[in-house]
Amino acid sequence: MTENYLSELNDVQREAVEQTEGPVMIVAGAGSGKTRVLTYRVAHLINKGVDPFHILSLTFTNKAAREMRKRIEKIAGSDARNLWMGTFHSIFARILRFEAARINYPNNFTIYDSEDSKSLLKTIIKEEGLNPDIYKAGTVLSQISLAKNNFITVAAYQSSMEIQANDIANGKPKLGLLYELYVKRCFTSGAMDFDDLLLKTYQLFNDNPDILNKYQQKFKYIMVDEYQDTNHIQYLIIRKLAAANRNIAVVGDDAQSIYAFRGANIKNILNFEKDYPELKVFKLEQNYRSTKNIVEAASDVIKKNKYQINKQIWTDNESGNKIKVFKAMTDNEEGALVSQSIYQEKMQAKNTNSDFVILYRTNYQSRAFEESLRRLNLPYKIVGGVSFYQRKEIKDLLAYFRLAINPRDEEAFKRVINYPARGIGDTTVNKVLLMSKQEGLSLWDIVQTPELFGFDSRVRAALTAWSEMIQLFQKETETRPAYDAAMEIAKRSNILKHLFEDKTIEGINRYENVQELLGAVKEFTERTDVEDKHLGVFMQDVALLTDADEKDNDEDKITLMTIHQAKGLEFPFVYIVGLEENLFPSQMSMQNREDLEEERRLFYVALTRARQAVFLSFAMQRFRWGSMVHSEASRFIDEINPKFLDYQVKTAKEDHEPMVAYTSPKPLKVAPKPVAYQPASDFAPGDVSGLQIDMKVEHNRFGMGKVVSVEGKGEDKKALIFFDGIGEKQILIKYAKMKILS
DNA sequence: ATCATTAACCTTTTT
DNA sequence: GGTTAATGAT
Repeated sequence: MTENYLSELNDVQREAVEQTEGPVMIVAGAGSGKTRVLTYRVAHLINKGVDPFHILSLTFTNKAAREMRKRIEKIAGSDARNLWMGTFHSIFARILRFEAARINYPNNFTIYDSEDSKSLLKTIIKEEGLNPDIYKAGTVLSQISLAKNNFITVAAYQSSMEIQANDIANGKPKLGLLYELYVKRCFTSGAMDFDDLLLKTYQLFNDNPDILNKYQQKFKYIMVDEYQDTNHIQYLIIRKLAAANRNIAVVGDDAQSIYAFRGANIKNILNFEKDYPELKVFKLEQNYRSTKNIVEAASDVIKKNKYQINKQIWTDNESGNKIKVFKAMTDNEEGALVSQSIYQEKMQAKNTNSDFVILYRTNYQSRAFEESLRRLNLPYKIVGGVSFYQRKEIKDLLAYFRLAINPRDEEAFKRVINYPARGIGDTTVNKVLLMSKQEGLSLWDIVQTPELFGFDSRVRAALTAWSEMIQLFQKETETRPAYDAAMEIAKRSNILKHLFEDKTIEGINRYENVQELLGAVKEFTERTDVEDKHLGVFMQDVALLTDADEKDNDEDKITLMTIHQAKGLEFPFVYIVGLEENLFPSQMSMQNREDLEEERRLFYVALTRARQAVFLSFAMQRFRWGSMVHSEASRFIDEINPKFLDYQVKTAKEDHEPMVAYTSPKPLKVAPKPVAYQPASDFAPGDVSGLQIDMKVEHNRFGMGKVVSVEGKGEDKKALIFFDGIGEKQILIKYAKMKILS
């Protein structure tokens, strides 16, 4: 146990740690040692004799919770394991499962991710015969989400004249109905979406004073990190939980609020002062992370914002270098400039790859950097994009797991009722959907007794076989350890065999990913710190995992990610790229002041990730929506005093030859995308009308190949070609971009 | 019912 | 430009 941890803190930090009683607000500027204060504060509570079971600490990501728990354990010992620490969603999912009976839900309820929610809405919109161009599933979902996060129930939504008038004015009078149907369908499916985890927790506490009292007694001390990013319903829940003991500490920085688009409410900070007049406020204003130049440039930027809490961030660190600004002609040149700069910085000062991060506004920008980094043999990893658990093949197998746990799960049902194909087609599924709607039963209920609903005998047999299989899976899941059940499901459902038979590169990847998932289940089954090793327990958290939570294998790589994902992290060298009007700030944000200020805070977050040096870049032209678009430098660059900037004039040398051979190690979690073939720059498709067996060809995407067979005539002439490293491909000669080599 | 071809969407950020 | 969902042919 570290005895003198208090001596590692400055005066304000220590006061914030020692003020354990009563309401506390810690305004923590970027790099001001916020995490240290939080962890020490919890450790301090434990050392003072508070039972960890009585401490609730809410974080923004599961990863942050894991890391904080580890640090606390170092100071306060293994008792830290008993802390209630996690995201709002994961903690409240846990409580909801425990208290499920009180809200008429099964405790094994499914958690729908956004894809499930969208798919359900699509089904409902279709069933109601509404125009899907007016009622887009994604838009409707965000409307419903907004309502839930502001504690507007279906009844409240439908009876509000204001909302109704607004919906009619927007040409979407049926939104209230869709909201109602969506909620009902989730209920019959035994499912909750992300927002329900918050909304239903609040309702649970609101409607059941005994339960509220129980959790108020349980959570004697409450702490909330990233408070600036909480929304209204989260605020309501915290206020209720803290009402009895009033030991509530929130930590945040209004200047780093970047999730207003998702309903985060900056007013929560102002409300906080009103709710707790005895509030003690601590301002952490000393930055320990960045150089003077960076701190001052960042404050140049943020002071352009109108709405903020008054504070003065300063640092004792040295001045450091000026911020280099790269101007590129195209997005590809931007990639080359940035990669070459990283290469130089790395060589000059013996920095490691993991000292560097490239931050962008949108995920699609990663492409140019991937290519140029590959060219220089610089290893990199991309955080974000499609998460492992979002992949199709993973979701398919998970759908079987979900059904084994909760067979009423409509989205899982629709996903795999006919995958792998077993003769239950769209017609049958639509009929089941219709029946379920007419009878108010779940899809599963219908399939249980197909004879009551007039299916003909062949379909009936298929449905019965299917439902018997799921029942078997249910039994397996209840009686056997997670891995055994999972393996049995993967085999019996035919998923494994089906994927194994696909020998294309993508198919092999899919098979490997599924094996990876089974490996994760195995790992879970072998854990010593969990008692209940049933598949249901493994599945409880899966829907709440995100890409940011995936284990980082500490390989030495350059990181590429969006600025949002960089929140809370720090790197010695930070490249902020794509600083162009309409991209950063995003074109969606230019309409009103609030949105633009959020973009500016985002830029502030990006700048303050850096310890040693910041680099900015922009391109005059960029590929967007399939064509070149002209762009101009972002206003954000102009908002930094030029005395902190160092404009670079050089252009990128194309085709920089790699100096060291580098072979990418196989990533642990996510299989690599098949690398597209890059034809020589002078590649031009030739005349292939005379294509014959055994000829060698070069294809613009598949590379070198040999013709296996040719069939058909004229327009329909097709060739079967074996491509190196890819395998056989059926090519329609009319469309193919390739040439004959010999 | 299944495969192959075409149309549509995308590009704001995510628990 | 690239992927995925919807449509049409066998």
